[in-house]
Amino acid sequence: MRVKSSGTGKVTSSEVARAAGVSRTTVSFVLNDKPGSNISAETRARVLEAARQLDYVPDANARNLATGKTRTIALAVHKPSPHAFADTYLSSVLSGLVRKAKEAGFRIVLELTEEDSEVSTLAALVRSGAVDGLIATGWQGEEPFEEVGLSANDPVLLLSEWPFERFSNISVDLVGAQRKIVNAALAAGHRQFGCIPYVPFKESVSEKRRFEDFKNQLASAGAELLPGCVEAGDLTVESGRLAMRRILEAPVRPSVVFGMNDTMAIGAIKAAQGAGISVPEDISVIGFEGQAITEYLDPPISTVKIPWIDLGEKAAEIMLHKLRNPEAEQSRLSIGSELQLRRSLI
Amino acid sequence: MRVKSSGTGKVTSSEVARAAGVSRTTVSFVLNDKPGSNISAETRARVLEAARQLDYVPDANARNLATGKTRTIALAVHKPSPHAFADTYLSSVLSGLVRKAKEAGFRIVLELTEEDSEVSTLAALVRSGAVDGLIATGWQGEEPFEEVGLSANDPVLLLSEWPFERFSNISVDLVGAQRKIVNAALAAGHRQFGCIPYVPFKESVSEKRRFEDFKNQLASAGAELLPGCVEAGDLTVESGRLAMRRILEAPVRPSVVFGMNDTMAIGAIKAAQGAGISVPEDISVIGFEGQAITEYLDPPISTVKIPWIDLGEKAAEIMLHKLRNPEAEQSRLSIGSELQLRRSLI
DNA sequence: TTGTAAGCGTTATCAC
DNA sequence: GTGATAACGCTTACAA
Repeated sequence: MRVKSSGTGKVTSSEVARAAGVSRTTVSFVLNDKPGSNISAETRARVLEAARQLDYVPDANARNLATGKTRTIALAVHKPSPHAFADTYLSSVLSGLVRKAKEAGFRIVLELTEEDSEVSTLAALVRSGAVDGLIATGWQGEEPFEEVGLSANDPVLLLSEWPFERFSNISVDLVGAQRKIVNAALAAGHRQFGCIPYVPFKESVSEKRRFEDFKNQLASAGAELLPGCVEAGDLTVESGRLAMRRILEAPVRPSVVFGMNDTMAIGAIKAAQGAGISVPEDISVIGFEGQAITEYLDPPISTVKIPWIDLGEKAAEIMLHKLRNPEAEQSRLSIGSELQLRRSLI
Repeated sequence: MRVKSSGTGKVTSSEVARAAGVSRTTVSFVLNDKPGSNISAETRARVLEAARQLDYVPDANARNLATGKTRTIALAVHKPSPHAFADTYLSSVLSGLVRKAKEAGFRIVLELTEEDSEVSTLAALVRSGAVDGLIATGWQGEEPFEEVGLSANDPVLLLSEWPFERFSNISVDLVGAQRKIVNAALAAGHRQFGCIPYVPFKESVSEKRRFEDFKNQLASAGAELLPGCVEAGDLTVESGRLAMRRILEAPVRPSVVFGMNDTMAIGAIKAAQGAGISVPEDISVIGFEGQAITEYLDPPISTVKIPWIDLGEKAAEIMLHKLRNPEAEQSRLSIGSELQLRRSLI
């Protein structure tokens, strides 16, 4: 029962209580504006004044332990490190997410993972109570989460590329978005395609999915992916440039090249121009993602815009809802995309 | 002394201890690989096995409370919200920071502030023990931090635009960087300048500082900032475009326009081209910041590259060092920049 | 309206 | 080598 009076240490609520001549309970009630507790205005003022005078700051960890909450949400990004920030999507998603979370008094902590095995780190994050909720992106299925014992009842939201069955998730229909832009090329009369996929397009479930769908789409439209015209890149402009150079050496030159992200499409255009081939007169180029900059290049790039900011906002909303209603149903949302036709495609 | 056996609740270290037939202390020692504690291999194995079987995950908040540490560092970005993510600098800094922090087992939490008064939130973050350290960027002086009672002894690192006196800080010499690019324009023979500053260039200490220095630099080189040729923008391409349009209506057309960030410089170029004025033949444009994309525009933009990723890494290193050596001296570091001359300037 | 006391789940200090 | 036991600082029934 001894009340510790730390010499140099932090001010605790006990000290505030003593200074105000009340109990710790009262201090807690006043400082947290506890509803339903009728504290006299006079007492309340005394507590507030004491807290101010002592420059009291409640200990966050003690509070977290006592309440079992942290008002923190983790955004876990799963991606081979060097590429994690190469695209604009992360900062856009963060932008929407952080703002919405802040409005609700929540904080965002960023967690980067590279290995699939690190999913256990994410589970621990939730289980240990380090965060109240987890928003994970970049995974190619929900199985890894189930294997580490997480379930739909846990405060987990997956941002995925197609609807997931069991966990709450927001899916961005990348395949559908891709179809739009490819379709635009087909509609423009193109039948001979080249393509710059993202390097792991043969291993990664989602990249493979996009690539296969692309091939199918071409096939059913009577178009073809020319031999020697599939050259992968690592999402950077430079890799797009190199890929395009190789494509231009193929026996037959494609009439259009699909850069599977905008950044590589930019490189592709530069490579063509560098080789004296004009875009779109000699060859068309289409991109993917809708980065703002695509509009300002020469030529402006045709692409599909993925509303990343919107995604971030929605993610925050769904997670916050989930935290407030732990018993709520699994929620699913699908996010659309917007075709942006510009001069790089004719 | 009662050992609680929660029905459905979390597994605690007590339960692990009971299952392994040891005390909680032993469990703690084993799980934390406590050095200097001689646990028999046999006991150790039993504990580990029990923990595994029960799927035990230590409670993060309890641990934080007991140790007084969280292994978390806050990155606080102070900026009017809409612009916080408009530039690439945030994701670049984050990129370097997160990676380095992760290597050391630290996590990054993102904190956005808009009002100067929110500095008290940041102080509370440190004081409350919610984070071990604070890296703050976007502030125009150290006074706000002192006013809320923080001092150089606290685990605070400020990323600033000029060396600070009292807090540890990493400064990026934006003024010096700017001089480099402006100097390049002067060296190219330009004497009649236009300029697109960031909107708060009359209020914000740092923006004003850059703007004034720019004017002085011109003056001492016998160059002039033409009347009607200073039009502010909000960092976006579109604002740069609008600003340039107004500049082109000025009585005398400048021979070079300085976009005080790359994004606005891009807009400026588009506006000129849209008005049938070619860059750089009719008018030169120079940018600032060194975004990767500047290299791929038409014409490629002359700019100065600020090594944001490097900054993030250095920030992590300094903060980690500070956390390991709380008594260490204030550390100061200044980060340079790299002139990138390209076709937009002749 | 205010106070007492029981947690919350660790880690850390000492005895044994 | 291992085990009690006391912090850590707060929240919150429940009692008064």
